[in-house]
Amino acid sequence: MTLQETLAPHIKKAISHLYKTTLETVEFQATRKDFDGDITVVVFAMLGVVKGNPAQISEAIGNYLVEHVEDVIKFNVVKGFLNLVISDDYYLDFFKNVSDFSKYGKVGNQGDAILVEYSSPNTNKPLHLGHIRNILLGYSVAEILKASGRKVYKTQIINDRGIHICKSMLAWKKFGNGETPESSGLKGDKLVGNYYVKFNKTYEKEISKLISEGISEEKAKTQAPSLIKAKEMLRKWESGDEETVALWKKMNGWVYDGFEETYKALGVDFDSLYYESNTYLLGKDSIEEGIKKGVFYKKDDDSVWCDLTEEGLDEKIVLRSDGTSVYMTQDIGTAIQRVEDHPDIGGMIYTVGNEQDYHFKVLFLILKKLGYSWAEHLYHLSYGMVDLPSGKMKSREGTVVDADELISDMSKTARKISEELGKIDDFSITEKEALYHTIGLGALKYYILKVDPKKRILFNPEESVDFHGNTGPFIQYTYARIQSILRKAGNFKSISIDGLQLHKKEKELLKQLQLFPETLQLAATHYSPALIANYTYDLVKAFNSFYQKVPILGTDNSIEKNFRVQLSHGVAEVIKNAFSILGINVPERM
RNA sequence: GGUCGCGUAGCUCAGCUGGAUAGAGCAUCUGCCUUCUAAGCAGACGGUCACAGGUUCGAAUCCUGUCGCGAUCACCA
Repeated sequence: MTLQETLAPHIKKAISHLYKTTLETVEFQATRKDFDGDITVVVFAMLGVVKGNPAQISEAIGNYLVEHVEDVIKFNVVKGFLNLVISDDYYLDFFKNVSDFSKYGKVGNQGDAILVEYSSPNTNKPLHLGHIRNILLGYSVAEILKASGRKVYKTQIINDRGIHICKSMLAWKKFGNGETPESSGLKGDKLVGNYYVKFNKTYEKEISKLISEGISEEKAKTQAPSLIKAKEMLRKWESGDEETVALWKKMNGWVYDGFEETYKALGVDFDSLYYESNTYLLGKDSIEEGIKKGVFYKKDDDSVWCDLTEEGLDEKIVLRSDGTSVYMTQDIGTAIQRVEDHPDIGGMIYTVGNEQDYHFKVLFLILKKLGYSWAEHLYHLSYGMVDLPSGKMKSREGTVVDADELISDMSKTARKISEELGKIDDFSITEKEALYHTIGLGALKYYILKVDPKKRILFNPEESVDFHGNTGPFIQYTYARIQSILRKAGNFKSISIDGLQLHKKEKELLKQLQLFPETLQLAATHYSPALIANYTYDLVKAFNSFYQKVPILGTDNSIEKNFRVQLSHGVAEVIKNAFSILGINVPERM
C-alpha cells in the first residue's frame, strides 16, 4: 500500500469530522525540496467541497492527522499546501515488508492475454536504425505488460512477398554467379540487400537511358526492362512456378538467418511468426461478410469501400475492382486470424511507425464496425522517425545506419572508454567482449527508450551516445558499484531494524524505491518504457547521493551497517528488474 | 488545402490525472579521490515552456486561433 492510499482515508475522515461534508478524492504530490516534509496534500483542490480559507483548513487537517495517525509526526502549511512529515518507522516498515526486491512491483497473472507485434521487416534488405527503435519499443512494452500481470504473445509479420523481393532475386540471378552467404562470407540479409541495391542501380540506368531517348520520366519508370522482368517474376511466383518459388525460399532463408543473428545480438525474441506469403490472401471473406452487414458497399466498377465520413474520415477502399486485396484487406484478415490462433487474447498492440497513423485508425474502426469485441482493445504503438544529423535516412542514397554495424560500433565505443579506465584489466578476452557488448547495447537501448515514442529522434552516431549522466552505462555502472559494495560487505543477514534513525538521504532513497510499483503500472497503462527509464535514473541519482553522503560500510554500528547494505542490495535488485523490463542487462563488474 | 503529431535552457531530453520558485544530462566554470569503483558527488551559470487569446483560486499541462517542422490524405505495402 502506498503512502497516499494509507493517508487518503484519514484525510477524508478528517474532512467529514471537521466540516461535515464528503470528500471524493485527495490530491497529493511530493513535497518540494525546499520545504520540510515527505508528502504534500493539495488543499486547494478541496475548495470545491470545503468552503473556507485554505491555510486554515490545512492547519485543521494537519492537527487532526498528527493526533490520529501514528505515521504523521508533524506538519507545516504553506498557503493551500499541507506538508506532512512521516515517521522513519513508516519507511522502515515498508522496507522490512518487501521480502524480495527482485520481484518487487511485479504483479501475478490477471486480465486477458495480449499480443504485441513488432519488427515486421521486409526480406529484401537488412535491418536498420529505424527497425531498432521499433524492435526495442515493442519488446520493452511487451515486457512491461508481462511485469504488470498480463500474458503476452510477441509476434512479427514478415513481409516475405512482393515486388521488392523479386527485385533482389532478379539481380541475384543476373549478377550473382551462384554466390551464397557461405561462399561470400556475408550475412544472408546483407547479401540479399546488396542485390536489391544492384537492381536499383540497373533500373535507374535504364530509366535515364529511356529519358535520353525522349521518353517521359513517368513512362520510363514503368517501361524499364528490369522492372517489367520483376513484375513478370512476381506473376510467376503467384502462379506457383517451381523454380521461382525455390529461389524465393532459398534467398528468404538466407535473410531469416541474418535477421536471427541481429535479433540475438539485440537480445529480443518472438513467440510466433506470421509470414505475409501465408496471410496476403486473408480478409476477403470478411469483405463479403461486411457487405452483408452493410459495413461496406460496392461501387459500379465492383470495387468495395467503407464509408467513414461520419467518423470524420474519408471513404476507404477495401477491395479492388478486379477483386484483389489491398493492404487494408490483408490487415483485417490477419487481425482476425491472430485472434483465432490465440483464443485467450483480449487485445493487440501494433508497433508501427507514425506514418501509418491513419491506416491504423481506419483499420481499428473497420474492425469495430464488423462487430469484434476485441476491436475495442487494439492499440497502435506509434513512434516517430529516426533522423540523422545529415537529414533523413534514405536507403537509396546509402544514408541508412545499418543495425549490425551500429551494434558493433557501440561495443567499440564501450571498449575504448573501458580500456582508458582500466578497471577490468583482469578480465579474460571473452569476458571483456561480453561486457563491451552489454555496455554498448545498454547505451543504445537506453538512449532510444528514454525518449517519448511520439517524438522524432535525432540520432548522432558519433556523439549522441554518452556514458555519463542520464544514460544506460551510467546506470549499469551504478549497479556494478553496488555489487562491489556487497562483495566487500561479505555476508550480511536480515536483522531487526526497528527504531533505527534514518539519515535524510536514506529516507529519500527509500521514498524513491517505494515508487517502483506505481511507475510500473503507469508505464503499463501508457505503454511507456520512457517512464521506467527515467524512474531508474532518478533511483540511481538518489542512490549516488546517498552513497556519497552516508558511509555504507564505514560505521561501527552493525545494525546501521547491515541496514545500509541491505538497502543497497534492494536498490540493485530494483535497477536490475527495471532494466530487464527495458531489455538491458546489468554487469556484476565494469 | 483537409487530418494527425511535435515545438520546454546553446545542445539532447523529463515534467503522470492542471498546483508552490518549470527539472535532469551534455557543454562552460568552482570545489571534492590514502576510506565502499570519480563512468561519481556538491555547487554556479543558463528559460518570454513557439506566439496570441480563453477557461479558474492556479496553465508548460485543458480549449480556440496563428506561426514553424514533420507525417498522411493511392484500386502501393
